[in-house]
Amino acid sequence: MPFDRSPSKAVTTSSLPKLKNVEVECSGCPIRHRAVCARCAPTELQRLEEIKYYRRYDAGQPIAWAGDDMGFVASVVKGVATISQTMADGRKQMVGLLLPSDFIGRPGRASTPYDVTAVSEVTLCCFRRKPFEQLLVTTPAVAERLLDMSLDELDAAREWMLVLGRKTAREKIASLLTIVARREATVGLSAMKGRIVVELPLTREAMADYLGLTLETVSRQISALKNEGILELDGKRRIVVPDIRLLMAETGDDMDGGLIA
Amino acid sequence: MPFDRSPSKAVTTSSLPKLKNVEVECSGCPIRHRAVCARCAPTELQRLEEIKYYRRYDAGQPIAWAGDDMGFVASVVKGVATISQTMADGRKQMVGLLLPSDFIGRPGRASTPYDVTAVSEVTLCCFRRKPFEQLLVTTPAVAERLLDMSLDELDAAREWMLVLGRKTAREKIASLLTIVARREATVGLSAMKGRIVVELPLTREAMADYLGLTLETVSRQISALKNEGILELDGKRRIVVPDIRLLMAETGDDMDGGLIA
DNA sequence: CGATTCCTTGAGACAGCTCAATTTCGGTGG
DNA sequence: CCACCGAAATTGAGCTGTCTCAAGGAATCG
Repeated sequence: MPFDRSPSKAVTTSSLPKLKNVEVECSGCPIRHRAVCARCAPTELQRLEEIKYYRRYDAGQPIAWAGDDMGFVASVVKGVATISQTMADGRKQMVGLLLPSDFIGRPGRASTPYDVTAVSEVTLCCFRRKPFEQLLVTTPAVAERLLDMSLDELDAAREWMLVLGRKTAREKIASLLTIVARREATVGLSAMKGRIVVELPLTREAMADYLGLTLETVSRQISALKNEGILELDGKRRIVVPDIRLLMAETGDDMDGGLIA
Repeated sequence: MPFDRSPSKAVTTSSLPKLKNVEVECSGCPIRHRAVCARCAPTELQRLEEIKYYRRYDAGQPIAWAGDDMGFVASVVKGVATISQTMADGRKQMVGLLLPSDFIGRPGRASTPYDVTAVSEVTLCCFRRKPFEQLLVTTPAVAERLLDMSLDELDAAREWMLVLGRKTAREKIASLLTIVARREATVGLSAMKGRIVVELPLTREAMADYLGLTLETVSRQISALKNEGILELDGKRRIVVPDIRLLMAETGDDMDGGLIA
């Protein structure tokens, strides 16, 4: 899921005159076919076109704090953001990872119960909440797509509950990396069999917050997997998986259904 | 294997020749105002009335296994069911608790990825999947309500991720009991201030599977809370909460926003 | 090239797990 | 109604995986 860092991968986070080019017409939008607007007919897109607007966030910048009135809902066009909850004493749990095409906000409710944070540079396609709610009524295609996306997210959340509740630290790390590696492979940059290079946008601490671990445990487990040859590190944020089957064997999952084709 | 507490047991929940009487007209349905049909106009209810049918499950009986083609979707009318996932080696994680008015099944997808099990005697109000999907298109009131309920479940799942990932055993137990107690109180049987009697249909093992703990740890934590006067046990399955604020103080949550009114 | 941030590694502590009795509850049959 | 039985719950004792605290070591950025 994570890393997008699409365009040219260039030199880390620099080299970005792009940003302006993201603001395109819906018809040419990179997430046109996956986002909440995916099922809209051209005439419906027209209406969206009229009320949408873009917002940009730098890496590390908050998009919303828990309790905030967001005033808008949005689709992630570009970049990675996290949804997290923090307890009074500082314990933190990530509860969602927002990738391009994912939806932010809840129609019918003004304030988010979660913190939303840009992890990399993020571009959102926003709609003011009220008009969007109106849209849900007048445009069934949007409502249907939103229901489907919400149910997908619910499934993802439930899968993560198994990871959090029942897996060992080692299995948790393997599960996270498998998901990222598989996504990376699906997007097509690497074959499912060969070496997969995972550009991981999360710090050890963010991974720990995702997995319900401490950053030290994350570090130790990654080191262990490295020493066993299951993965290789290339700098701090790049992980190479020589054979994803070896990694998948460490997730504790059933495994048979796996392997994309 | 969970518990029986089956049909007659008489006394306790008695005074209702029930079961047969559950099969009523929608207008007199106990979950009329909370279920997926909540926002239907009388004429729309009419249509539901025509295609609904009831199913009953005994305590402990499976409603669906992971991978099954369910063929129907349903509302829980009465009783408690669980949604769970099991790993190859037997580790199990509950990912949802289905109480009256909750919805089972996913429109647009034939097979569940989860095991669904009746924990107490359960009555479902069912709709065959295809007609229901049709209904979603023709009856916006149902689609809207379903979206809202799904988003509520997503919130609940995310809240549970925090519980699973970051809370201590004691906090986990307190969180579970608070949720059940609050729901019990909301339904109106007890005031939010006074003693709340929680009829808990879950075995220690089921609670453990919910919380990502072992049954021994669950037992120990409940004993500890009992010894501190935060809760009282009345038999095996009934828990009395003298002051829910004391219990809520043990959840680790912020607490201020709490207390219904 | 210096500073900061992030990562790694170590040593000891402890929450929750495992294994193992024992007790209690709730239903059943005498 | 009471004694008995099995399932579930409790409790104990020791073990272990993960956390905590702490000290370096690398990578990235200005």
